[in-house]
Amino acid sequence: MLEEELKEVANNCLLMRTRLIARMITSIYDQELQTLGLNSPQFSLLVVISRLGNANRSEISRFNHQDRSTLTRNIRLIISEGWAQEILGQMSGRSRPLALTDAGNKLLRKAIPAWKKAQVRAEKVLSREGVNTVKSIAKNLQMRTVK
Amino acid sequence: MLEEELKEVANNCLLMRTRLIARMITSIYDQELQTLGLNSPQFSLLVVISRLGNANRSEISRFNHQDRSTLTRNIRLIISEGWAQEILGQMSGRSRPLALTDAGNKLLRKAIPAWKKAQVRAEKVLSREGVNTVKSIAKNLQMRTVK
DNA sequence: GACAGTATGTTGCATATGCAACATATTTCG
DNA sequence: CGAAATATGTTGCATATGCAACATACTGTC
Repeated sequence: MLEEELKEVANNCLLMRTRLIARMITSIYDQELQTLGLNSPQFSLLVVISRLGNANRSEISRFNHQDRSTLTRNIRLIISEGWAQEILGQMSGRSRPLALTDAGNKLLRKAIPAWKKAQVRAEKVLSREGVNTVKSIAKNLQMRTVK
Repeated sequence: MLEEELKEVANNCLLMRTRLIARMITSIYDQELQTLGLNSPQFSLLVVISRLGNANRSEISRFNHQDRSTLTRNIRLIISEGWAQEILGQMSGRSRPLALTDAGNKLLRKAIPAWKKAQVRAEKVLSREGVNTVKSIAKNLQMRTVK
């Protein structure tokens, strides 16, 4: 019966639930980062640029499961804010490796206390079990695609 | 030491991980829904309008943990596609309750097979444990805010 | 009944996201 | 070598998302 199927969707849909959780968690980090003039996606991007080390846009897009064009634009903002730059010495082909600037590094370090506050709040929302599960799922996702 | 702290952020950040998972899952449902001319957020909204029954924008925004203005715009699209409408009889104050049109109901039912395919794929990505955890977290989140 | 507080909805602004199509550079192979 | 396949990056287009500020309507409370 179709009415039953609609109920099944509403009661079990993993799309609605994962997106709900992501919005909720994003808003927590947004709140804590607000005073730094940094939002959640921007903070995440700084972390990835820092940890991946001289990665280009394509590599970051694979790591993050994002479209390349999204990275083109988000990184444009990060560069225009002076938080990252292209490493001129290491370009090959069309690839343009990225690294944080001093200002970017400084901002990232300055943001760590806010991140910690947000992280604690997020852990409460997800519960101990949720934290472990989220980490384990993310680990699998990144294993599949990052060289 | 600060270098250590950066590593801790990269290795544990729940913001990056929940957003990564949401993007991944969203792309799965987007793929399966594509032929229906419907994307993931739009499908989710149809489901919510259907299940909440005559809810207004504010109520939906609370249920979904979204900004009211987001609902103003997303619902504008849903209405312009002819999938939902405002229930004229039940307005009070500024509140304008919503319901699916026949076309919206028809589309939603037609989308169920695609949803099922996507749901199976999502279950594989999240694993049995992940599915249960996601459902349990979402349940808690919605308990906190819905009347 | 008037005024403050609260609830609903919208608009302006900025950013985030993905797809399709394209430009460009490299690599592969016959 | 040269054409085809592959990789990187960008642009146009459409949608999603949230904040701040505003308009509007209801709800007390005195």
